[in-house]
Amino acid sequence: MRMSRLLLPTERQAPADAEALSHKLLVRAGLVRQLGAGLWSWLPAGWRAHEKAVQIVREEIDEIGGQEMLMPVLLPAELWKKSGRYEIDELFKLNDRKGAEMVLAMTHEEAVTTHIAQVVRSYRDLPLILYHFQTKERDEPRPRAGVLRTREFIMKDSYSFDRDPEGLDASYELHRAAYARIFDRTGLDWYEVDSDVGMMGGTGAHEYMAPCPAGENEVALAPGFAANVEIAGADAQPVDLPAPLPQPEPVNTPGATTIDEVSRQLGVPAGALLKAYPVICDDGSSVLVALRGDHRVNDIKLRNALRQGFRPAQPDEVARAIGPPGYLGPVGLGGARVLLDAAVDTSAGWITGANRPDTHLRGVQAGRDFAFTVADVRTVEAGDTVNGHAITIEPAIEIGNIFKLGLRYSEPLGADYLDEHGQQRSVWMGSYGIGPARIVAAAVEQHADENGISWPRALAPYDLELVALGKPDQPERIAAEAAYVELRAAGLDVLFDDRDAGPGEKFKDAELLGLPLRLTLGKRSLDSGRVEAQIRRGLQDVEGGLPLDDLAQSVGELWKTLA
RNA sequence: CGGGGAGUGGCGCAGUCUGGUAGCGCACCCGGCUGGGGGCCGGGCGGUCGCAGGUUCAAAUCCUGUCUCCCCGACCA
Repeated sequence: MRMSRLLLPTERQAPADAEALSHKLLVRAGLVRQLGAGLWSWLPAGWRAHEKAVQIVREEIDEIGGQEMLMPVLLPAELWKKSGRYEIDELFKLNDRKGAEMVLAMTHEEAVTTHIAQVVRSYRDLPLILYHFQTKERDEPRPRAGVLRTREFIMKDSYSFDRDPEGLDASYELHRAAYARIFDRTGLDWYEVDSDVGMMGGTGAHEYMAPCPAGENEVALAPGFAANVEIAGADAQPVDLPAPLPQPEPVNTPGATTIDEVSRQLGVPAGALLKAYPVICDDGSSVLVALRGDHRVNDIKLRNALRQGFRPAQPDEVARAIGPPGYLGPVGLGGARVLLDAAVDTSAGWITGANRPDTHLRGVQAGRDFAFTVADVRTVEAGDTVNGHAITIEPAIEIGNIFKLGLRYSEPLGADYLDEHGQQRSVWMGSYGIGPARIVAAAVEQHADENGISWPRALAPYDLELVALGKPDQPERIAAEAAYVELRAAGLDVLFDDRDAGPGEKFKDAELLGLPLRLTLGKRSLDSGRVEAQIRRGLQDVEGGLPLDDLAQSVGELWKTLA
């Protein structure tokens, strides 16, 4: 491609409101442009990178037997009412000219399952893996960080359909293997983590994470361990605790309504206190969650432990049912049950709220002084351990996920089949997503330097940039034209900077765009019979350059060695 | 949804407090010079100051309303 003809609007300065590195660089390099909150166009060069990611995904999903198809974005609302997902706030809802209710697909479980329900009759029709690349629409409460979280994006979503749970396991493992190959091929630093199944329901899920500062997810890591902090469990860091007193002993703590204040007044570490977090469950019951004063409740783990949704109790509800906010404790509760976090040592003597103003209790022992059930509901923190190894927590972008859906959609949408005994059974489903745009953004985040983007070879919009120096019509420009023809004939995707611009501008733009290899052909090169070559990653000059004679071959060989 | 910030030419900004009819850098166009790291000189084009209403002789500037965008949090199927 001739750069003089390419729509590549580079900018010296990033948009003032850009925060994330990938946001700044993708805009500056002329790869994407914004049209509204969470609404982005991919300009020609950016789209090439996106489609590189798409093609890698396509090849690997085909390889496990996936069959590519295409389903519409605009769907009848009926399907979503059947599946019970019509009320989701993020779902765009609209009416057609006849007034019929429609939705814009935020994912395609309803659509694909409806087809399967119509088409699959027999166990002989299974298993199946179907997929497509299709636009998803989500009315996000807060789009952010350029293309990292948008309201409209393309997703590869595949769906597996099996006769039984064992079949689902097999399809799931096929996808795990394909995903590993996909992300390896993209050149990203990535890992697979255990994840929450979320409101998708189902029995198992993994997420694929690309670590980078702009990531929205937090991942807990230790040797042999990786989990989204949403569900991560780990051994808490120890705290020195006294033995229980013969019976709980009131202590005066005037005005001490926070952990910090109690800890300060009594001269004990926050971890020696039991924090009380009152919640009201969806079924109307109230639960007092008790955990170490230095720990935080993890809402997702708590929801999973309660097996239902919940909300924090309002202060007036608390005051009415339990005691004054700030002085809550598990001893002497009326109706509420106590859920004790698993990190609380039940042999120790704790300091808890007394459910009376300005008073705490000392020496409280779980079990003796109050009844409880146990669950792991706290948020892990850096320094906690897994198998004796301290964990670290780092931000990451979710670039893919896989879910075992089970019967979540097949039952409401009627996807069933007759087994070999003539028995009607529901189809076991899995769903598997990948966001190519996030792969692209993650690659930018992970590999950029102060000069710009540094594409992994697999995602670069073009294989290399050929920079022609000198005035138009001078011999070095003519030689550059010949090199352009030769390199293309050898099958390389060449971006040819044939613009009438100064060398500095061309070099800066080349570094900003970040193709893996830059060839420079100027008067010097022509005189020496060699072309200068620089590898973008690390801006490494190739010693002595490459011979102008048979340039395509040496470029091709060098190309194979690049990351 | 809660909190914070911002809308002035393609990008980045000043001007707003203290009202007087819009300016700077880059980019862009023309001419010339330069030609290995965003070069130099000269001449130009381009803006309903987000939108609506109000106050005023006069509004980018003051008042009211409204829309949009960004950041933090909540949320994220």
